[in-house]
Amino acid sequence: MSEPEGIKAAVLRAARSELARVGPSALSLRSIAREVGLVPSALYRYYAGRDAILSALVRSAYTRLGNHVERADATCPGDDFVGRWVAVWQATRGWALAHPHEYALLYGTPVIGYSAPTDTVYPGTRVLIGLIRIVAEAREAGRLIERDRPAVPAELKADIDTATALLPELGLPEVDAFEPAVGLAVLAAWTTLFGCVSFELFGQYNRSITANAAFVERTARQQADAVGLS
Amino acid sequence: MSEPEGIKAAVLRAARSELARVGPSALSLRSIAREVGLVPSALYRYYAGRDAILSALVRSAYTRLGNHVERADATCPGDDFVGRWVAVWQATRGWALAHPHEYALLYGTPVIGYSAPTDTVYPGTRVLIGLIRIVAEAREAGRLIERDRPAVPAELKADIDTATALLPELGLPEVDAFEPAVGLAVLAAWTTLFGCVSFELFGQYNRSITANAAFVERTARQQADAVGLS
DNA sequence: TGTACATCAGTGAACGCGCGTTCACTGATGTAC
DNA sequence: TGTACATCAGTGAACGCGCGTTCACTGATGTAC
Repeated sequence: MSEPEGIKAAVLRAARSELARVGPSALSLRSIAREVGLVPSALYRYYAGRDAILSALVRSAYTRLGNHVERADATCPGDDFVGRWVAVWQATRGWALAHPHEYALLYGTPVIGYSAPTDTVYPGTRVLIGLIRIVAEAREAGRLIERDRPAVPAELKADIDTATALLPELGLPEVDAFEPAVGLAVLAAWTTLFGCVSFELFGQYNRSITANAAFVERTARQQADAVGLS
Repeated sequence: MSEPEGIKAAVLRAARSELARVGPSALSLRSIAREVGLVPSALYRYYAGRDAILSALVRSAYTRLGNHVERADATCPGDDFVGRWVAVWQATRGWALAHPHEYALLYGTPVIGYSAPTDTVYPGTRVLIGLIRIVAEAREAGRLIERDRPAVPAELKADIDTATALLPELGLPEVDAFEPAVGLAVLAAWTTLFGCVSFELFGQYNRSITANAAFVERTARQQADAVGLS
């Protein structure tokens, strides 16, 4: 408990618990210090300041969401691509419901005056990477259905090419270049996934959708179909 | 300028300009008073307090977004349903880019400790209403293509029935009940629209998509197709 | 085994700041006679 | 036309609060001789 690493972790745990209690906008270095049972200035021995704690919190939340989603994927039969896809959607929603304030920290309005350091970029893509991995493996297995799609304009094709080139450094070294239309469909699906979760969590469905789990599953399947998974 | 209505409006204008300058989390009654050139306590003559100003701001933003989107719809030929649909998507994105902090106030993380009053519910649905209107008119014109869709589970069917029953009080009195699958497709499309705009504005695309206008158009068309517009 | 010393985790006071809200007030304006 | 008065928009000081960060410090612990 008294070795530095233990305290650093305890501070982070306190930050997480304060975040869950008061939300991102009321999260302060002083409230964290209170929770961990230290005087505010003591935290400076472990973190450079408020922003450093916030960054650690963001990194930790992305990582835990990523782990949660990867575990859900791994519990499905490897060749049940649609099942895995749906599992990723449900796992994302489940984690968000269980940790609404952490979700808001990651996917809500960016905190003003704070910009995430570059080492949160990789953890921040892990759900997308999870979706891409499923599609890549489905293609490898010959289970990606060709679809008639509108031609991809040059500017979007360029975006997909650039993004595909980034994949190796994000942990998908063996993926061949996607057909641009497939890449776009995956990005659109990823967008829809977080759109669903954010709208549910932030209260936008108001009184229209109440069976959100069923809605997410249906939307996941619709998007799997649009991508061409089978 | 000295009649009460003029000052109320000036306060709201100042609140909007402060919001654009410092963002939602730094928006305070005092900063608004500074901007409008009054002492903080003077605002209490016009608004009950900070939350009342926030509510007026939310209502005004929803209304202006709604007007902007309706105008964009109205400039298209009435029977070009896909064109109108795409116009609504682009108009939503355009307004969000022009007023990012107001967009964040409406569609970002809810402000902690503040809950929007019920009279913001109607203005908050106007973009969705706009999408529904296009689909309803397309159906009326026989331009809604039937699609093979998975069966709708009972709980989602109930949600759609309830939501449809609410439409008359939201300004669409003449709409017949939608087929549940179509209603769900429209809600999914609406979700995707705001997912795209939020991801772009909140920086989630990072380096994957840069041609966002093209991406939104493509995604809009994909969703129009999923709904069955032609 | 006992003493002197260094380390360093954590303290506590202070800095200057901005916040929402209250309250007694001032002083210009307009009305009534 | 001139005076007395009421109205009420806006003032300014104060309330108690929490914030991030700094800095000189204390005092327990562990090491060296």
